[in-house]
Amino acid sequence: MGRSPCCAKVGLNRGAWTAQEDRGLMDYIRAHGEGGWRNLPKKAGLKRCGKSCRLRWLNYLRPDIKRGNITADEEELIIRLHKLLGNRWSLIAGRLPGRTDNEIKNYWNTIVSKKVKDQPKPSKETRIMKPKVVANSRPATQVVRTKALKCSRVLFLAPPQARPQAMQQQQQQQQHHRANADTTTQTDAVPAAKNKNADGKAPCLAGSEDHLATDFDFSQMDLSELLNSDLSDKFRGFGCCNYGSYNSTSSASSSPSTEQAMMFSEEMVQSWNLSGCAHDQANVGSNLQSLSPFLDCNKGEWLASGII
DNA sequence: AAAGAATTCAACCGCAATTCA
DNA sequence: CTGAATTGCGGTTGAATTCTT
Repeated sequence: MGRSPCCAKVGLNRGAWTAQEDRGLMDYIRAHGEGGWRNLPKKAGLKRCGKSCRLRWLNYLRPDIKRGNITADEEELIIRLHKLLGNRWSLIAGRLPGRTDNEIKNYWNTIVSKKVKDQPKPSKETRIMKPKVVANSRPATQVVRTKALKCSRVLFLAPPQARPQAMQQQQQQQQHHRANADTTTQTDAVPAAKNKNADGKAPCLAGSEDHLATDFDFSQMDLSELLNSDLSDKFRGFGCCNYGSYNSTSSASSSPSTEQAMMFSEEMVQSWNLSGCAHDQANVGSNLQSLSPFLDCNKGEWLASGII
């Protein structure tokens, strides 16, 4: 049994595309626009699978594709983004106008990874000092998962030492809540109690907006709710987040996609770290590098914690 | 010049996420 | 709400090209 194939492969062309096929595909898309890949080949008179048409268009025929070698600047950006995002090629490609995920993936696998491998290991003296990892954070070696994960919620946590009062309050609240769990219903939790974890558990922390404003300590906010709220202003007050740059690089959507969520995380991290909270390295690259120990992704949630 | 090795990159594949009926 | 259809993504393959001997 198993999943049925995306199309009947019998009688379809495979392998390299001919100029005639390219023309047919381009003409059709110019006339009817992108999408409907499954039925496109039949309508366009192509003996190709829809998936193959989509790939050909996205990676080769699109008019906005940039041809030519990857520049040194682009390479530097790819390396930096890869350090931050791992093998999320489409995300990386999104930051390189005109470049495709396939191109960047190939470039990485052939050129960059080789360069990185061939680089001599830095000596103790020249090795970049990473910031001290806060308590409860993951080991520094486990930085960013290479496999893209669903990311629908964002979790911020200030390091424990930065919020002793809030910690106490939360612990008391949690104890109180546990004690009353069987008989009472929680009504004062903000963000709304509807914000449950993917596994159905209620948020482990709760707080009012005042609490957020004073302590920068909240959790389990639904991303769409977060983006549409006025919390961005509160963040700006702390120099930690810049939704403006997020919005300018992402298409508007009421329900942020995984990609948008990831971009959000990236923007957040950049703005956060560049705001000079903890480090004074001169460039973005080393800032991101210094931040990497504080990034982790677990069970579809991003955890960003560090020195604020 | 020829053969084999190495490299490049377009295309394919399977799976997961998202959308639709 | 559910299952099917569709789309998108990252890993992998292999033909074409380039390099080395």
